[in-house]
Amino acid sequence: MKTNRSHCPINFALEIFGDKWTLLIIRDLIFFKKKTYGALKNSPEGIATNILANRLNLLEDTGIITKRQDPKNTKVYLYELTQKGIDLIPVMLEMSVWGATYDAKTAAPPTIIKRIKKDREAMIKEIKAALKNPQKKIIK
Amino acid sequence: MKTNRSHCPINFALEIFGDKWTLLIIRDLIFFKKKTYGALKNSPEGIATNILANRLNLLEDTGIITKRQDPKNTKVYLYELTQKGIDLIPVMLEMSVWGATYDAKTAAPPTIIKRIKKDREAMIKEIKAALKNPQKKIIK
DNA sequence: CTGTATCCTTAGGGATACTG
DNA sequence: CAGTATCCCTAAGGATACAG
Repeated sequence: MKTNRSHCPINFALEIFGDKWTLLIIRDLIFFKKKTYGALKNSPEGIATNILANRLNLLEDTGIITKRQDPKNTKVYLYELTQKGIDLIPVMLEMSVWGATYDAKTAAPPTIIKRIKKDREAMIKEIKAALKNPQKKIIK
Repeated sequence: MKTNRSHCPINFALEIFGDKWTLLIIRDLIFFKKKTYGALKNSPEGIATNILANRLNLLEDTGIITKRQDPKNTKVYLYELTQKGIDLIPVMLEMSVWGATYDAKTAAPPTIIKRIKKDREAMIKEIKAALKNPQKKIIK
């Protein structure tokens, strides 16, 4: 695909994450607080290892995630969201609401969808706080 | 690609519009109020005719748009958003904000981005109203 | 004008094996 | 465990021509 097709902000976003896999990885980083290659590989959708490695590189290149060694285990790398990545939370929330609304078989917990609709800003804050707090879970 | 990879609402959404073109068409339907094949074809990104026709069919199949003859010109068809399509406005707005924030060369009018951030609900209402009112423009 | 159809090339992706 | 590499196939996409 051509890049820099236009300077529309929607197009800018699509050129970065307009595919079937990238946002699933970001979903796992945000909602399931996954940080390692192995954890990300175990998504329910079954991402292939080459695709996962490729997308992690692209996300690092575009400044959405960082990669560093786990201080406790030098063989493990930690992938973590930058501010640019954290700022995708609102996009993800709106997509969740839309998806949960129109997928009859959705697996999204209705309580979460209700809370997003009811107080979106509070939900964003809560998720950001959970990302910084290893104890807190967003989705069990 | 496999479909129904999971019942995650994010995945549900991605299986419908997780590509480089679909949301650009929806952008034009929402923000630029385009309704015809010809108007949609003239996007700044230069969509190919086969891709446009394919996506319009898929969007109709998934119930995001409807297609009907223009009562004034039987040779022209009008593509219009359903409620399911209109409900993508929040997703599009969040993507716009993110894209405009991180694309230094963004073409998004800063006034609009500010208004989205300031009062998102009001902006959604305004866009919905504009869609019903042929006179009103959202982006000039 | 609204699409289809075709041709061709590239990119995306699944499976699997393999390396440090 | 964290990737790379390979193979192979399909899907996506660009260009262009053409039909109703």
